[in-house]
Amino acid sequence: MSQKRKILYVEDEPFLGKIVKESLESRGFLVRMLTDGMDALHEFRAFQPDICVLDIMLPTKDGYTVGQEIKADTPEMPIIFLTAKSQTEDVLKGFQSGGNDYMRKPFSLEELIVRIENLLELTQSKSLKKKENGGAVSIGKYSYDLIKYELIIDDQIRKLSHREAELLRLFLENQEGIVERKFILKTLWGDDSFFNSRNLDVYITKLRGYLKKDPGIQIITLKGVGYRFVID
Amino acid sequence: MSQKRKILYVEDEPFLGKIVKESLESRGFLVRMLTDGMDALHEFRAFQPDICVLDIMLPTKDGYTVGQEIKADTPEMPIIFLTAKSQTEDVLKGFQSGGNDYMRKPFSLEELIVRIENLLELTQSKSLKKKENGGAVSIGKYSYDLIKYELIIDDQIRKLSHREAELLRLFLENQEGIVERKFILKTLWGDDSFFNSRNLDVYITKLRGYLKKDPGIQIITLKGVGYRFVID
DNA sequence: ATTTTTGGTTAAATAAGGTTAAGTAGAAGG
DNA sequence: CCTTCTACTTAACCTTATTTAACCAAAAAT
Repeated sequence: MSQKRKILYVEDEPFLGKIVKESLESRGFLVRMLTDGMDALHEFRAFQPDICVLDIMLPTKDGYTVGQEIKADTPEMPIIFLTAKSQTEDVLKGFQSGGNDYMRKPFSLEELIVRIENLLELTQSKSLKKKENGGAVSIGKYSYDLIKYELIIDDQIRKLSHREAELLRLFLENQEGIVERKFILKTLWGDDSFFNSRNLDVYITKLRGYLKKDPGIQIITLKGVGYRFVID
Repeated sequence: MSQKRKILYVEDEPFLGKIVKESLESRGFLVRMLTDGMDALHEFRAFQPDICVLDIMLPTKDGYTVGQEIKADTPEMPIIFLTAKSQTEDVLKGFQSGGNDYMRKPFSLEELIVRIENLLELTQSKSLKKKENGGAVSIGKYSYDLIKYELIIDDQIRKLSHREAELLRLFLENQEGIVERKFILKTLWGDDSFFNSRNLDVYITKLRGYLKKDPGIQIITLKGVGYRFVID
């Protein structure tokens, strides 16, 4: 898949924000920009970015806090902090808050881009493994063919339906991370009406059933929020 | 793993080198320092470090070249460049040469250390991280998995709900510190209305119940202010 | 000292989701 | 055109998490 890499960018200075957004886009990234940290976590879950670039000084909720929330949600998510604060303590706080890089303003756009590429490179290499051997992924003790929708364990093959496969793929793309109910409903059913919502419950039960031969695989419910797919 | 992490450090300024080496060692790293890039590759192979810190300006062979050689040998090896050159092109060249971070002199020792830790964290293979403790922290006599929301004591596992887990995480992030009631309410419930406030009381009682097997763990009420989470 | 506020505790009510089974629509095959 | 199969949807009933409520205890405030 040659899909664009997605960047969640939170920046309250509209002028700077526009420039940065545009030059990232000109480099082939898909950028979602927010000017406020308040709804960042929700946008993060809905947008499913590959990397986050966060300004520290934000109107209602500061970048450190946003970073912490994102890391609590999806620990492997790479985060770059961007700020005018240049004291060492600020940098340390950035890393403590789960940041993986910290750039001082004013920064060079080129440098930001190579640092983004570098971080993506460092973090992607692990999770990219799945797309290698002809669509086959390992899920705990299972092996799963992303193209043929075949879930295999102990020479037993179960063919998944399209819906089941779509749901499983969402979880695989977001291992260890929170997948919001709303996001699943919008992605798979187009809207989040009551009936579709109950529908999702049914498919969750199905997947749990298919995957129960490996107790290390869990679909954890976060009531009112969504699910978390975990493999020991 | 209780073995020391190894750093290969190439620096031609002896004075600076000594200071950096000593403070890295005081942080538990095993440091091999070279003053010349000439035999760096050979030393790299012999020493088998976990990370390399390279100065750019070296007498016979510059840091970029050393970095390239090391990457050619071991592509996943994390490399930090360290230099007085602060032009954007120099930084870009550093990343092009296979660097994963680039620090401008003069730099803060603390910052160097957190950047080293960060890179080691990022490059450690996922499978290895899992076996260590993957998302688990210790809370007094308990062990707690921040991702699976599992609180474990004496082989007894208690799965926390999302709300319970969020509240506990707030306390863990602010150990010894005061967590304001208002802050908790705003973070977990979005606002601090009367009903949500009573709700929080209920969850505090729950957490206290779950954690009472270790009397050293206390959630101390600061009436009118908030709570303080302490572990003896 | 007693009234008011704030939080602790327990239980009941409600909402969210889990499970199972029955219903429905569309494709495949006759 | 009608059956049959299948994936998907709707429905019914059950379980659990979260919210609301009621009643208490301990500080603060009067």
